[in-house]
Parts: sequence; C-alpha cells; structure tokens
Amino acid sequence: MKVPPISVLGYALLGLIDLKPSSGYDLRKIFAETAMGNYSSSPGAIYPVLERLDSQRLIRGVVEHSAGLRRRRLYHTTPTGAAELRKWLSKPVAQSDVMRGAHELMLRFAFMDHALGVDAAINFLQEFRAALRPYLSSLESYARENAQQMRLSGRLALESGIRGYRGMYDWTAYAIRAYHQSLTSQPMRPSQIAKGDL
Amino acid sequence: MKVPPISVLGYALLGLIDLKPSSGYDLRKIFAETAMGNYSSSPGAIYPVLERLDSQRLIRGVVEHSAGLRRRRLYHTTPTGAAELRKWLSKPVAQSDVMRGAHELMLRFAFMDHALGVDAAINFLQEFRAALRPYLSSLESYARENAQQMRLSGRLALESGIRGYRGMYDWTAYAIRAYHQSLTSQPMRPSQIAKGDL
DNA sequence: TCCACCATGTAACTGGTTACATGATTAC
DNA sequence: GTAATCATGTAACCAGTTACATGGTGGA
Repeated sequence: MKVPPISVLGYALLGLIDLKPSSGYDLRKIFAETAMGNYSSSPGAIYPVLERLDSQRLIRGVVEHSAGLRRRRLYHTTPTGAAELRKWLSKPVAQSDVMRGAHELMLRFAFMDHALGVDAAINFLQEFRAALRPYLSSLESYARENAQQMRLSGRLALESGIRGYRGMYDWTAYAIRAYHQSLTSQPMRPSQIAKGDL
Repeated sequence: MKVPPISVLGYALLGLIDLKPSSGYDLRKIFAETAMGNYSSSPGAIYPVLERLDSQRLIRGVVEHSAGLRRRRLYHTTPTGAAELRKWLSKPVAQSDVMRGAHELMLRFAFMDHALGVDAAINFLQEFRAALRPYLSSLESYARENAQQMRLSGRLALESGIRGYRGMYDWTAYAIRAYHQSLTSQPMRPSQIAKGDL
C-alpha cells in the first residue's frame, strides 16, 4: 500500500478531521482563530490538500444540503485514514524533529491520546524528553564556547532558543506528571472514555 | 529603487554575510552545525539565493584563489545590501510575526546590534515585549475557555505553546536588563566598539 | 438593497527540497 | 591511492502563497 507522502499540513487536517468531522471552512477557521495559527488557513492551501486526501481515500467528504442550496462538504476520516494517522503518530521521536523546532512533534502530541490512547502519549513524552536532553546540552555547550566572541544580541537570541528548549524539557516532566495524576487521583468519567466523545 | 522581495533565508544570509564575509560553504556549515539549524543548509537552497542577492548587487562575491585552483567565492555586503538589511531590521514588530512563532523576529534581533546599534536593539526588545503581551493573554483566555472540552494531550500541547511565549516574554525583560547592565556597570572595551570586531 | 459572512474553488507563481553531479584538496 | 572533506552547482519537483472568482445566506 504505497501512499504518496503526506505533508505536515495534511496530517494536521487529517488529525483534526479525525477529532471531529469538519468542512474546509471549519478547518480554515481553526487555523485562523485558534492557537494553531502557525498553519496556513488560506483556501489555496487547504482545499487542494483535502481533495488529495479524499482522492487517496484517507478522508471522505459528504455534501450537506442542510438549509437551501448552500453546499458544505463535511469530511470524516476513513479507516485507512485513521490508520495512516496512527502510523504517523507512532513514528519514533527523531533528533532532527527536535532540531527543526519540535513543531511537528507538538502537533503529533496534540492528537495523540485521542488516536492512540494515554499509554502511547506518556511513552511519546518520555521519548521526546530523552531526545530533548542531548540537544539542549549541545546548545548549551555551543553557547559556552562561543559566547565571548558573539555580540550581545546574538548571545541573547541564542539564549532565548536555549530557554525555549529548556522550557519544553521541563514541560515534558510536567505533562508526564499530569498524565499520572489523571490516571490515579482523577479517574476518568465514562464520557471521557467513550468513543463518541469530542 | 524597486527591490524584488527577499525571502527570510535571503535576509538570514545577508545578515550573516554582513557580520562576516563568507562563502556559500561557510554559510551552509553555519546552518548545519550551529543553533541556526532551522534554516535550510542544502546547496539547492543557498546557492540560488546567493546568486540572486549578487545579481541585485546586495552582496558581491569575489573568487579566492588562496591555494591552488580550488575556487571559493567570498561574499561581502555592498552598501545597498547593508541598507536593505537595516531596512528589514527597522520594520516595526508586527502582531502577525509574533503569531507565526517569532522565528523571524529572533533572527532580526540576532543581527540587530551589529547593524543598527544598541539603542535600536533595546527599542526592538520593548516593541517585541509589547506585542507579546496581548498575544499571550489571548492564548491564555482561549485556554481557560476551552480547556474543559479538550483532551489532555491537546490541553498540554496548548500549554506548551503558552509556556513558550511566556518564556519569551520573560526573556525580553531579561534581555533589556542585560543591555542596561552592559551600558552602565560593564562599559565596553574599545575592541567591542570597533567596526572590525566580529 | 447592501454588507458581512459562509463556503468553495483555482491559476500563477515561487521558494525550498531532494537528489544528483562535478572537481579540488588534504590526510592517511 | 583512496577516503573524507571542501566547494559549487543544477534539474525536477512540489507544497504553499497570493490573489482572484463565484455564489449562497442572514441581518440591518
């Protein structure tokens, strides 16, 4: 089953549609209005990707004729699409993903416990943490070695990057704690376990 | 003087060359080995951009025949190029830049006190800080309003983003302090003021 | 009636990726 | 002599941007 490569935007759309069946317009709004603002939101980006995912049968769009003639294509994931999403989410955390800013890793994590469950999410966090540590210390030793020959603004910009990664590193510990807490002291309500839950 | 738009990568190269005359290979190494790993580093990205900057006379490449026949094109900025760089660095901090992850803003800041001086850098930090605050609070209120209907991984991913921006916000204060300190208690040595200083 | 918003589409362009190709130099 | 690294280039491809186009719907 050779699926031609899916872009990050493609996975973002696939993941969102898997969370909740949506139209192209819905998805554009999400990118435009919520914290996912780093993604496209332009029709020229989203509609072609949706068509492509549809032609590969990873999602399917059904036209709603709810009120009047106004058409609205509601997409939902197919079993193949959901499987493809899980495959992407299951990839090991690569060092290169971390170096590129970890944006894609965060996107994957956001979909994780819906598509793969809590155990996978915790495991992902541990992998993420393990990948972050060596990169962080390489940045720190780079800074130590080059700080004196850099101008203040360069030094500070580098330090901002290091702070960002250290923050992520701390966040992984916090997130792991949050999962353990949700498993022990705060048992899930049935509605949170049920499949139909948004 | 209508200069066709320069990409972020183009500005990154222009800024680096302005800091220190470099060859394409030097620049590739910087992207591959230092903390600027989020940029390309592939020859297919860098050489065409260098050619374009050269054809616009923003940089000029002179071939070094240092030892033997091996050619190495050392680029340096022209006055026009340096002016173009300063123009980019002088743009006000836009809200949209912040939303896109502030990567470009950090790049600009890294070049700032070499190309525009300390006062401009401090001013930039203040603008940056001012732009960060409302975005941070919009993220926070979004999180407050939507947390209960989100899954844990989504909630945590959002929180990671917020932490990142809060970290940047704190960093701006730290950076401003660092500038004031360098101006008062730690007067610069002449070598740090001299133009030839890397 | 007219504006704002819902909703989808598409055509032209462009910047960057991947992958390949070439040749010089240095170190072993 | 051969492997690693220095150093530059280029050709094919593709994803995403910009900008434009179309038409439905609801409210003032």
